[in-house]
Amino acid sequence: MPTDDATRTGSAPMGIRARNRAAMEEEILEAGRRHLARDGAAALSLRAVARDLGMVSSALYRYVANRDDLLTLLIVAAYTSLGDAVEEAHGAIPDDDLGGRWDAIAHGLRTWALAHPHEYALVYGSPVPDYDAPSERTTEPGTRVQLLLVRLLADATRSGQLATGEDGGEATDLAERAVGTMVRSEFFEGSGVDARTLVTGLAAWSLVMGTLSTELFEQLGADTVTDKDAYFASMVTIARRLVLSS
Amino acid sequence: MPTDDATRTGSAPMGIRARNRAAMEEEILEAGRRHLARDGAAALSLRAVARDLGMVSSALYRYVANRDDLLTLLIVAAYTSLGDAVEEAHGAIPDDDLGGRWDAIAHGLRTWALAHPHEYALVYGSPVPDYDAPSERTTEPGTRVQLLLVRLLADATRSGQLATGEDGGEATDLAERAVGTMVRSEFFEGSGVDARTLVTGLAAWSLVMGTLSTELFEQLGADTVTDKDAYFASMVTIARRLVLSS
DNA sequence: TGTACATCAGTGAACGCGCGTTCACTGATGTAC
DNA sequence: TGTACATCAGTGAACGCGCGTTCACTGATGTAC
Repeated sequence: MPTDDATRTGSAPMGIRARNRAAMEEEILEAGRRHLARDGAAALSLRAVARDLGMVSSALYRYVANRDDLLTLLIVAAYTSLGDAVEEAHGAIPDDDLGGRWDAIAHGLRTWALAHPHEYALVYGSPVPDYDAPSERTTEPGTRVQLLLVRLLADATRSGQLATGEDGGEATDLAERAVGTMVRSEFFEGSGVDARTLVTGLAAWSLVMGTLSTELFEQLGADTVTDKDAYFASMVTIARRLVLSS
Repeated sequence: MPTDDATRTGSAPMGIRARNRAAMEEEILEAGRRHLARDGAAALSLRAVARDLGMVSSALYRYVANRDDLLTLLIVAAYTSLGDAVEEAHGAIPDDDLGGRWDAIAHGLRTWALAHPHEYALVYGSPVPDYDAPSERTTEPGTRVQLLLVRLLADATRSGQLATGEDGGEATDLAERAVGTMVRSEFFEGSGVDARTLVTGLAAWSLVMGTLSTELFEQLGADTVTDKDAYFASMVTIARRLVLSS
């Protein structure tokens, strides 16, 4: 039986303790996810997770500093899972099919959200009371989807496939005031995306997010929308036309 | 000192007990609102409200069946307060200024939401765990704003001020599948609003709601949007153009 | 290869807390005659 | 107008619950010599 890579190349060889610890951390995350899925974030408790794992609650403190720390872990995991899912859907579309990329991102988001409603609520719903996400841990995983959108906007700008809005200067002024600083930040450096385009892109994104939140948080009266898939598809189409000409 | 109307016209004269009871119910609602504002719905507890009122927790059961009942009361109060605020803003605009009416509704919603963030979260945010709103009590107050929007769509249809979408039949088919049944329900009876228009109106509304949720639930990176008023105004304008030609 | 010591994972009891809800009760307000 | 009884608001004690977190501990795994 060959020793695995970690044992050979890691700075410290990975003994059985280290492997157990890694496995345990995985199990804690999974148990946390299960509880999130069943009861939602507010009901998430260290004791419940410990029970699930068949251990005493104090034992969890070997792996997790406190309840908030567990929440942070779960938030990062949710963002990561969402980012993976959306990036995969997006990656299946040819680079030059901008409309297809938009649809893939939006529908990828919904598919993931329907499969993980409480995780969606955790990251995009109302804030958990008495909890402040440490931005140094959540910002990076939390912006992966947005990054795809910005790249899409940049590609559309470059290839001249932006939708043409025929309105006057008022909207441009507002856009400049709203996100002018951002558009000139290093994040957008050289992307060619202007304030007007960014605002339109954010509008399209807000449209999709608003639609999805309404569906997931059950504000759609049972009799309002008969075909939710068609409804979401309509919204994605309308949002796409806001941004892209194709 | 004249007796008040209630004493004269009510089926039962309003004695001091009945007046005390009404005043007490008001106080309970206010205390509940204060707690909601400070700590959010998940932290709302009968005991805390009772403490606020300087009474023992069991005394609350004279006025409220249980915790869920208090929540329902607060939800209805929130919808009512929101409905009043938006209707007032909307009412200040001349009937034939459709664009103005749209802006008034959207900005009225935001003004109210910024003033009552936890109440906004209560009705439009992630659902409160283990609580099911009794729809027979919440539906009517919860649809007042939507009613304004439908009337706006109907007026725009009637006066030919709908934005013209130049796309083919695909979007119309999707819209018909999504909300066709609804558009033919008694609620829309004779309004002249078709599925395509309704879906576009819902898109505009989702855009506004998505924008507002993002702002209130603090998903806007601190450095993303420099001027939130301008940002929201941009979004409202984009949404308006989706629906109205004027 | 064997032994002495250090590290670590997990236990079990305990702390103090706040919660929703029930129940028997007291005293004040209202009602019938 | 006065008295007897019914209704109602609020009290205070108690129930059983689950929570986060601390702490001294045992026994197994790993490390140094």
